[in-house]
Amino acid sequence: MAAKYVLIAREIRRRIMSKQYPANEPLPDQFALAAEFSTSRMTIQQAMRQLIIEGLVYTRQGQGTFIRKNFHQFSQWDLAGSDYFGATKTWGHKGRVSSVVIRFELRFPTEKEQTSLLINADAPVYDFIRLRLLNDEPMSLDATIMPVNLVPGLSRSHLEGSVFQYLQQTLGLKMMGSYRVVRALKPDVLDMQYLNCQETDPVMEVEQVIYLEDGTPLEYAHCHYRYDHSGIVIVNNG
Amino acid sequence: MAAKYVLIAREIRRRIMSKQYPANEPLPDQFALAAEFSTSRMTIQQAMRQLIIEGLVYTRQGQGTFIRKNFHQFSQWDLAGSDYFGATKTWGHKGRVSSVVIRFELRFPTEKEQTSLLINADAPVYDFIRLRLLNDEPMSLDATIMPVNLVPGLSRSHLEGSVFQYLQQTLGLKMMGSYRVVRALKPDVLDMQYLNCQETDPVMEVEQVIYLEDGTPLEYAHCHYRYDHSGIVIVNNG
DNA sequence: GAGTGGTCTAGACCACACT
DNA sequence: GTGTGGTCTAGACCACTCT
Repeated sequence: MAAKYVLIAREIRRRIMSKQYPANEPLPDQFALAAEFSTSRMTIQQAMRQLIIEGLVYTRQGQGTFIRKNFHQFSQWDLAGSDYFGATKTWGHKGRVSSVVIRFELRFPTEKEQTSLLINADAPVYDFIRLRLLNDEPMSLDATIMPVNLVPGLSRSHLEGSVFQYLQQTLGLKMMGSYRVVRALKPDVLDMQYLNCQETDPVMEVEQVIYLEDGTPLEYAHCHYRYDHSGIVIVNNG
Repeated sequence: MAAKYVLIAREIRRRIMSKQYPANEPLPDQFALAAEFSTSRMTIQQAMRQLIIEGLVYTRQGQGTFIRKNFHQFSQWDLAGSDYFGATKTWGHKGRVSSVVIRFELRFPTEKEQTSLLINADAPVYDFIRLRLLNDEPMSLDATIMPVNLVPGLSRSHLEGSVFQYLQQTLGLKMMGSYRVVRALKPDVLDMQYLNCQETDPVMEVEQVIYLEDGTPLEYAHCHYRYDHSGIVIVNNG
């Protein structure tokens, strides 16, 4: 049973989507909504907080709550499969995703990896590189580092399938969030070989650390995307 | 006078930063904090919500509130001057920023610009391009479209200074947020000319719409950054 | 069972915008 | 002044974790 504020947010979202609320008028005020849903105003506000974060509405003190004029422009973007987080969305065409394992090794971490994963120099890590294909077209090349002690028994076959699924379903690990830096780069040798890049084709690099529920860094990765296959969407509410 | 929950968040932030709270233990529980600050638990929770969004702490039901193990890694990134928004930060070396106006024209909007800015085909727009320098080194090339009716009296001298300052201080406009897409691109002719790019140097493009307080789109821009001068940081809390 | 955060209530007063 | 959202109270019960 979801919390009441989640149900209320869902209902208000549905009404906005189905244009049950006029786009150019403020929503009913919080007192009216509290009465309608037989709840307190605090609960209505918690529902509104959620809709604000989603970019669906915004509030103005003394004026009311308004529907964002072009929220529908946001919804044209799709969540990619491996992208389990909220505020940012990766943009890709739909299709079937598969993986080819380019490298799968065990070694000790570099200094940068030690500080990013908060581990010691003698804590072994997996080091693997995967080419990710969308409908058999190369899409991204992901170089990932994971501490062995967090992910016992990782095998090549897991890499060919979904690592995320193995982590979640078999090991019961839960992700908390991520920290990412996005930049443009010249393609390196691997990019040219596997992503079919020319010298002049840039790659988009996402350097990311993904954290578990308890704040432990789980993976440190550099993901390279073909410049013509993806973008990253960032929505920001003042 | 700031709200009480803001003051409490500030004090707890200060304590975490100064290591007054041990990094490996949970914070005092919400009941204790409510007692200490002579307030209700709801107010403590509102303060915590703020610290969670900042990436400083996280909570676990039944366990407590914990300091994120590497929040200090986040704080190494600086907010750029024109980046008035919260969750994403642009990364740049510090220094003096100046602008050179490459183009400054008036015209009617394209279809893409009409839908992005929610204006009609006969609503004139400013179309200007500026080269932005950091310590006299080219950093970014920004192509901006703004509806004339929102920004009366924009002049070349404003472009050489801070457009943002003119909007805020003279016209009293307030920003609400932004919507951005980040991607890597091959440099175009202007990029090569002004950013000193070679054919093989990629650019990072940020396509963005910035909104006013009331949801009106204010500007639609394509900003090109030298690939070796910047990245974009995204923090995400599940 | 004890301790923790998550949700919820039924009010109250404040800050701000409109008229 | 009236109406709106923003904040705050002093409790209550629920869900979850740990022992």
